[in-house]
Amino acid sequence: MTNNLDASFAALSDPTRRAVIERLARGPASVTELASPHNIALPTFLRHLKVLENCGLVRSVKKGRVRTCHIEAAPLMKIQGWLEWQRRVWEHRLDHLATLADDVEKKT
Amino acid sequence: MTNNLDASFAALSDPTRRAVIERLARGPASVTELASPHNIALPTFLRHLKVLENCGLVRSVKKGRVRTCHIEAAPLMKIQGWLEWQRRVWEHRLDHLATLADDVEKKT
DNA sequence: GAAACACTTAGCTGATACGCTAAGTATATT
DNA sequence: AATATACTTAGCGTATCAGCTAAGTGTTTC
Repeated sequence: MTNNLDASFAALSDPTRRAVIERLARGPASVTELASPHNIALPTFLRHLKVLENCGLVRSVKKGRVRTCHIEAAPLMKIQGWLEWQRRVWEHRLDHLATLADDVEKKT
Repeated sequence: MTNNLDASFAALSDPTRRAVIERLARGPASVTELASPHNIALPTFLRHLKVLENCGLVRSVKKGRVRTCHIEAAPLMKIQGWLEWQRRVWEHRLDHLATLADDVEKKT
């Protein structure tokens, strides 16, 4: 469980893995249940799931022979935080440019 | 320019590329300027830049021998949109509401 | 015109990613 | 006990990625 931006962004760059997150956002599910909409072999799917677990986006508990997975919000919020930060920096820059433009206008 | 979630998430999964975005959020810069803080060969850095351009996160114009790069907000907003969607779904889960109901019940 | 500068292309390397099949383990179910 | 279910591990093949060096192109400076 690394729980850093690198791993989280990488995990979400795959459509299958995003689909899993979209599904788990609605509630917990078993591995087979999660895999069923995807046309890939189970071992392949399981590795996607492991990628999601390794970056902390998904947690799971095994009870009997069924592993139940659920989403973990923290890494998503971390990504949101980074994006928000960039947006603010970017917007601040626009404000600054606007201010400069105003200054220029006033001086003319 | 694919401008899809796959490519954008993948682009942002690399720390060098995120650093470029962080720098460009503050304003345009040349290739050499962008590369200078990073301890990697220029061709290697240039490929990172190409990845960012290919997913639409960065645009650039060449004037004389200098290529000036600037950030493009749209792909970032697309990612924010997806995250926001997941957050909303997650917050409206039935079992989450049930948990809230339990909490309320316990408090009364 | 020569030299410096700012990329740019080509091509090599080792590591990682995503797909598969085959076979194994541990729990239910009958 | 035998079978079915639900993963799980091992291992293979192709493709892509991130790093490098060497060499090339086009522009500006001296």
